Amino acid sequence: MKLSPPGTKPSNSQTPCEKCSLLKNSTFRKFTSKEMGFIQKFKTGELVADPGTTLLLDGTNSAHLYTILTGWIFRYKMLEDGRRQILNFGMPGDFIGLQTSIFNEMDHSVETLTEVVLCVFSREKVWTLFNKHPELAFDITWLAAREERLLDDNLLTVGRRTALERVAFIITSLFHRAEQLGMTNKNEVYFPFTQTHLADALGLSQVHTNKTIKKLVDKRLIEWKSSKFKIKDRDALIELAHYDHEDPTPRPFI
Amino acid sequence: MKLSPPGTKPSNSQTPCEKCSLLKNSTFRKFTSKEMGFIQKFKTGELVADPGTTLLLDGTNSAHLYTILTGWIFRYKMLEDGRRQILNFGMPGDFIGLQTSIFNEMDHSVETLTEVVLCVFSREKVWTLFNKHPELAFDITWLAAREERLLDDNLLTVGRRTALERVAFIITSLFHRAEQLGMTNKNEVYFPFTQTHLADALGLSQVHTNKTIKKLVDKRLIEWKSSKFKIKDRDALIELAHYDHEDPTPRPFI
DNA sequence: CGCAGTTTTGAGACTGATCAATGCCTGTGG
DNA sequence: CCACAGGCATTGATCAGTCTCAAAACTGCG
Repeated sequence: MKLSPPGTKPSNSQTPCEKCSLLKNSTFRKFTSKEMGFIQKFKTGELVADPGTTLLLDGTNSAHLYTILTGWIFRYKMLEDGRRQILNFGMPGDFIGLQTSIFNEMDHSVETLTEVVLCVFSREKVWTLFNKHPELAFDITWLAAREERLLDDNLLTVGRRTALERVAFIITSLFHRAEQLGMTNKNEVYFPFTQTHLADALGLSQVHTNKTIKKLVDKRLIEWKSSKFKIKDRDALIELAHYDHEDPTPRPFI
Repeated sequence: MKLSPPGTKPSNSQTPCEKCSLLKNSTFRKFTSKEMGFIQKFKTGELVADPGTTLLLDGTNSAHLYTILTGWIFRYKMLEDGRRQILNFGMPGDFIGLQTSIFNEMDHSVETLTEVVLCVFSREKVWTLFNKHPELAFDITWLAAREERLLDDNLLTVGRRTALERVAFIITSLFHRAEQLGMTNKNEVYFPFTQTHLADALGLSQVHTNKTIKKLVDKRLIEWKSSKFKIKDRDALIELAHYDHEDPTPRPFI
């Protein structure tokens, strides 16, 4: 029997896939019953992880792949001397660990920000998925291509936007993603990361990130009090960030 | 009959896939004859593009996908005011335009650096590929995951490395990629980009990029005279760049 | 109540940006 | 075969955005 990674434990509620909470969200596409049947077999269980748990570690491999059912995670890489770059944040519906199933080894790490509930899949069955369910294989490719898009955006941000634009951009895009998942309330969300996380995602220092956020607060574009984030002037943020928003077409998940 | 994009023309030599020059390179995986047969049908022709040609344009879609047979390209995004971020460079074997086939619209552009010979595929047949050739579908996902890895590296570079480390890193990794493709001669390659391209890939200004390259030359780690690039002290570069090189396992291409 | 982790603020240092020439190739036409 | 143009590369001087260091003020939690 497999041990769960430290900081995690198998969930005792093993929701059947037809009852999956993600299905209630209209941004996600629906499954045929044949697909559903396969995914149910593909799924090996559920896992609950505490905040701050390392789900996947750079340089190692994992027998499992995950879909986030609940909570926030982030992907990151580090330099030997401790400098950290956060590559992207992950939320419900996001797929984690494609790398292990393709290259056998991670080249980045994944850590939880909140308590996270994960749907666990067996890496071994990925091949069956490609073999027997081309639509699902296409979905996995879709998810990989989407991640690539998000990375392209992040790279443009870190490489070419000013500090103020960077903060405006990341804040707006994270809010936007959360909104599509129905995690917002009016113009408010719960942002579970620290300013240090933001700084590491933006290629800035924590101090300068703090001062930059303050500028946005002073301009009355946002409010942010202990994890409670509020967008006050979305249009101004979008313009400031040069945010190029996509229309939320229904998206797949596994 | 379809027009070719400006700056390109159909090649008159339509190499059959079994004769594909990429097959001669041992870094690429081999195909079964069944796969080869499908790819031959998937391929709709060859295209030759001049240097500086825009192959794919942000915001548009394309009926075609490409594999680079010969030459160099780069992917980039721009901000309205002209700031440009180069996301990655592409070389023989790299697959271009996955985005169009998945999202119907590019969110970045692709431009050639050299004269480029492309293998052209029809976007419409992608679905057939997933449906009938799971191994090839897996290969496409492999390629997408690899691009994601390269982006992860670039993001770490731009976000957290110093100017000197950045230049050392990009130079080393491009050399490494070219070397695996057999495009190097001893420790020399032909680098077809300008310092402005490098700067835009690294999130630096052209002037500072120039001064930084000079430091590497002064330290006798590299030589670089009119496109002819030579690595003089690879180990020192690897250490300076914190370059984490992967072992070149055989890779797929389409 | 007190700790530990965050956030906030200020001062000074420094990396990298900008501006502005100048120099250097390479290809072209006379 | 030389002169010239245009694109790049190189260099110096100055400027500014961001970093580092350091300390103080919060906040949530045991």
